[in-house]
Amino acid sequence: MSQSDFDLEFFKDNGFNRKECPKCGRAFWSLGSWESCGEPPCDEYSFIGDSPMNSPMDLHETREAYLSFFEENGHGRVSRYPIVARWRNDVFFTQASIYDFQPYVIDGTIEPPANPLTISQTCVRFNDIDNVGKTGRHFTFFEMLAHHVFNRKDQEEIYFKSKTAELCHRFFTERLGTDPAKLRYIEEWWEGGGNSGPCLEVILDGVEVATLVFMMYRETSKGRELMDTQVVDTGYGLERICWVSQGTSSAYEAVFGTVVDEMKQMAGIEYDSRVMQEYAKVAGMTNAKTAADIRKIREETASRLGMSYDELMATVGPLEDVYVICDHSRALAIMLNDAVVPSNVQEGYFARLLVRRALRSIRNLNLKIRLSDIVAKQVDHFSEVIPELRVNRDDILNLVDVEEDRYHDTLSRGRQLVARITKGMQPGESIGAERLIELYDSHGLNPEIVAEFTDVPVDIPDDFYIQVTSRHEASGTMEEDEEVMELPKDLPETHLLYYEDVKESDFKAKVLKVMGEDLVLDRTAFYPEGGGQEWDLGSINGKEVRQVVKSGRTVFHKVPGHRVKEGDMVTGVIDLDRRRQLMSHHTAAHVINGVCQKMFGNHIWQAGANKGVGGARLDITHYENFSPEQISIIEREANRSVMLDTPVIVETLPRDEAEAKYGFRLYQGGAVPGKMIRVVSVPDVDSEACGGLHVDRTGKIGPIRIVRSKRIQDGVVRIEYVSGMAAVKAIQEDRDTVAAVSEELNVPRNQVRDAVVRTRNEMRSLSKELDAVRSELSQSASGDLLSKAVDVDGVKVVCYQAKEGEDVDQISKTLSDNPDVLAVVAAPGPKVRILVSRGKDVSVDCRDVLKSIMAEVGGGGGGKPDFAQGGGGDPSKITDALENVSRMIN
RNA sequence: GGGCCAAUAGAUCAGCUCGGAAGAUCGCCUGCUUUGCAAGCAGGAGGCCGCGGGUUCAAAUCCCGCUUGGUCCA
Repeated sequence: MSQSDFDLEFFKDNGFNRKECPKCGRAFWSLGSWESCGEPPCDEYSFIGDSPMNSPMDLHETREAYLSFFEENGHGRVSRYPIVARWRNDVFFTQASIYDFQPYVIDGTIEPPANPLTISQTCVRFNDIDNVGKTGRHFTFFEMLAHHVFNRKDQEEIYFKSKTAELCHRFFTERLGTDPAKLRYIEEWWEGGGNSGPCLEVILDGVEVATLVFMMYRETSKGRELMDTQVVDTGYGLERICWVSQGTSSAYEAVFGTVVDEMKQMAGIEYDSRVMQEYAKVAGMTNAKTAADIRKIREETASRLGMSYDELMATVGPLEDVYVICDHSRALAIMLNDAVVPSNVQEGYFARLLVRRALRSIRNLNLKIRLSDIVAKQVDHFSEVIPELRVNRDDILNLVDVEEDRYHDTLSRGRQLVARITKGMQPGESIGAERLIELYDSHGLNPEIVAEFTDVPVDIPDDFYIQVTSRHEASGTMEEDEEVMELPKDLPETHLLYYEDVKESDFKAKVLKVMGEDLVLDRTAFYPEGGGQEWDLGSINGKEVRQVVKSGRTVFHKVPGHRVKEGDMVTGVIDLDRRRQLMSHHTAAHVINGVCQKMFGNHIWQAGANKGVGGARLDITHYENFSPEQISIIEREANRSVMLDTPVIVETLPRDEAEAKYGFRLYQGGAVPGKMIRVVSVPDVDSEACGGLHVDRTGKIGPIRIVRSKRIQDGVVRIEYVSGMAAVKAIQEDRDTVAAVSEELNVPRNQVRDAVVRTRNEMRSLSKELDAVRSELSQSASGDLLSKAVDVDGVKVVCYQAKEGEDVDQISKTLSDNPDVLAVVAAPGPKVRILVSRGKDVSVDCRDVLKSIMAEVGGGGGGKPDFAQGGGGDPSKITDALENVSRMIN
C-alpha cells in the first residue's frame, strides 16, 4: 500500500484533507477539521439520539433509497442471490455481495447481469454469533448494499476509485442529507480470497457505514499480479445506515421494526433508553471477541451509569434475548426460504444452531410461544421485498416447528440423563467441568440448561467453551487425501456427438492421442461419467470399451487391448440398450425431484444422485424419512407425469439468461462451470442445469417404481428407484417371488400374508414347547441323579457327564435347587465345559472344586462361590476327573 | 468433512470398571379384591443384549469393523 493508491481526483478536486490519526496512526481523508479517524476506539458513536441524516428511514426505505440512488446514477439494479451459494462449492453461504460474482464474473467466464450494477445482497455470517444481541450492531443475517463495477482488461474503464468515492459521498450527502464534513475515509489495505487491493473505510459519526474495496491484484506464489478484471467491490451496511438514520440506541431497535416492539410487549419489558444508549456507546467502542470482552463492556457501562453489574443486567438481559430472537428468526426465515434444511451437518447445522439459540432466549424470557410465531412475523415483514417468502411461508414455519420439536426431544433426553447422573451423587458433590463438557459436546446440553435440570451445584469453568474447542483440536486427526488420477490437460476438445443424437449408435472418428489403454478421439458418441449418470459401454474397432471419463473438454476411452495408432480412423459402437436405460433413469430422477418439491415444499433439493443400469438413487434434502404412504404418492405422481407424455426440453443458454428464466433451482446438481448452461426441463415439473442424456418425452421413461427410501443422514433422504425396463424387471421379480412363496405355502397369493403370520406363530409356540420338554427332561434326569448321589460330610455330591441333547445349564440349575447338593455337570461333545453349582446350604466354594477338576483336565475357569464353570484342556480326562470329585472335596 | 456419546423386554433404563446362569420400573395379560373408578394383592407373558468379525474354556461386558440414532465443531 502506498499513498499514491489513494490520490483520488475526487478528494483532491474537492478540497479533502489527508491527515493521520494520532491514536491509531492511519491516514484518512475528510472535508472537516477532524484530528482523529473517527472510528472506535479512537472516537465514540455520536449519532445516537442525534442522527446526521435528514429523516429516519426504516429498513425497506433505506434499501430503496440506496438502490434507487445508484439506479439514477447509471447502475443496473440486480436482485439478490440466494443465501446458500449454490453456484459455488467452496462456501456454504453468501457472506458478501461480491460472492455473487465469484468466480465466473471476475474470471471473465461470464458477463455480470449489469455493469455497473447495484444490489442489496442477503448475507449470513456466523463468526460473531456470540455478539448478536449484546453489542447493538452485530447480526447473523444482514443485507450488504453494494455498487459493483467490473473493468475488463481490453475494454474501456467504466469507473474506478475516484468515481466510487464520489458516488458514495454523494449518496450520503445528497440523498441522505448528511453534512459533507462529517464523512471520513480511512486508507486501508484489503486482502481476501487470494485477491487484494486498496480500500477506503467510510466512517460517519463513529460508525463504519461502508467499505469501498478496489480489487486489483491477485496474490500468487510469484508475488502480486494485476488482475485482468479490475473490480469495484463496495459494501454498505444496510442495517448500519438504517440505524444511523434513526439514531436509536441500538441497530436492533432500528432494524427489526414492529417485530421488536411486539416482542418487548410480549415479554413485558420496560425499555430504559438512557441505559441502552450508554450501553450501545460502550459496546461500539469495544471489539468484542470473547465472553470476557462482553463482560468488560457491561462493567464499563454500569460504572458510567452508576449502577451495579446486576442492576444493569436486569435491564439489559431480557432485551438481549429479545434481540437474539429477532435476529435469529429473521436469519432463519431467509435461510429456510432459500432451502436450508436444519440438520447436524453442513449448512443445516447453522439453521439448527439458530433455532436452538433462539429457543433458549424464548425460554429465558419465559414466553409461552413457538419460535415459528416469531419467524412468521419476520416472513410477513420481509415478504414485501422477498416475494418468495409468501409462497414458502408454510414450508418455512413447518421446518421451524419440526426443529423446535427435535430440540424438545433433545432436552427431555437430557433431563433424564442429568437425573441419572445426579442420582448416584453424594450430598455436597457437584457436577464437574469434565462432565459438563461431555454433556454439552455429546448431548447438546449447555451448562445453563444442566443447572436448570438439577438442584445439584454445577461448577461452570470460565473458559468452558474454550475447553470444548480445545477438546476438538486435541482429538482431530488428519487423514490422507485419496490419490486422484491426474489426466493430462491441454488436449484437444472432443466433439460430443451424443448431444446431437442420443439414438445414434455407430460413429467414425479419428484417433488423436493414444496413452496406453486410453484413447482420445476427435469426436465421440460415448457418454462419459457425469451428473451421476454412468458412462456408456460399447466397442471401438471391435474392442470393448471399459470406461469413459471426461477431463476438461476431452473425453478419454479406456480400451484394453486396442491396436490403434494416432491418426487411425476407428469405428465406435454404443450399447444402446444400456444407454436407453440410463436415460430413463436420468429423466426419472428429474421427475421424482420435481414431484417431491411440489409435494413437500421448496426445501426439497437434490443432494446427490446416481443412475446405473440396474437401479438408480436420488438423494434429496428433507427432514424425515418418507412413510410408505408418502412413497406410494410420490410414485403415483411420478408415473402420472410419465403418462402425460410431455416433451423433455433441452436448451443451451447463457448462464445469466438461464438464471433469469429458471432461477437458482437450476443448480440442483451443484455448481456448474462455464458460460453456456445446458438446461433440461420437464415442463411444469422441473428444470435443471444438466449435462446428462435424457429421453425426449416423459412417456419414454416407462414405468417408475420406487424401491425404498432411506434417511442417509440428518436432513437427507435417499430414494432408490428403477424405471423403464429395469422397473418392468423388478415388477416381474416381485410377481415371481410372491408366486413362489404362495406355492411353497400352498395357499392362494392373496392369503400369503396370513399364512406367513400363522406359520411364524406356530414356530414360536413349537419352540416354546420344545424348551418346556427339555426342561422337564432335565428335571426327571436330575431326580435320577440325585438318587445316585454320594454323601460327603452331609453334602450330596452329584457328578454327571451329560449326554448329547441334554441341557447342561438346566440340569445344573435343577440339581442345585436342592439345598444340600453340590452338582458337577460336564457337557457332552468335543469341547470341554464343566459346570459346578451348589445348593444354598452347601458351604463349599464352587470355584475351588472347579479349580481342582480343571487342574486334572488341563483347562481354565472361574465364577462365583455358588456357581463356577470352566473349559479347555483334554476332554478324554473328564471321566476320571469326575470320579475323583468327592475325593477332592475331602 | 472431523470429533464425541449411545444402541439390553412394548417404553425408560440398570448391568459393562474388574468377562462367569439377562435385571428393575412402567406398560401388557390372567386371577383375586372393590358397587364402580383410581388403585391394591397374587401370578404370568415378553430378549438374536443393533449387525459382523476377533480374543477367551467362557463375551451384553474386552478389541476391531459396520449400521443406526444423538450431539458438538468447521
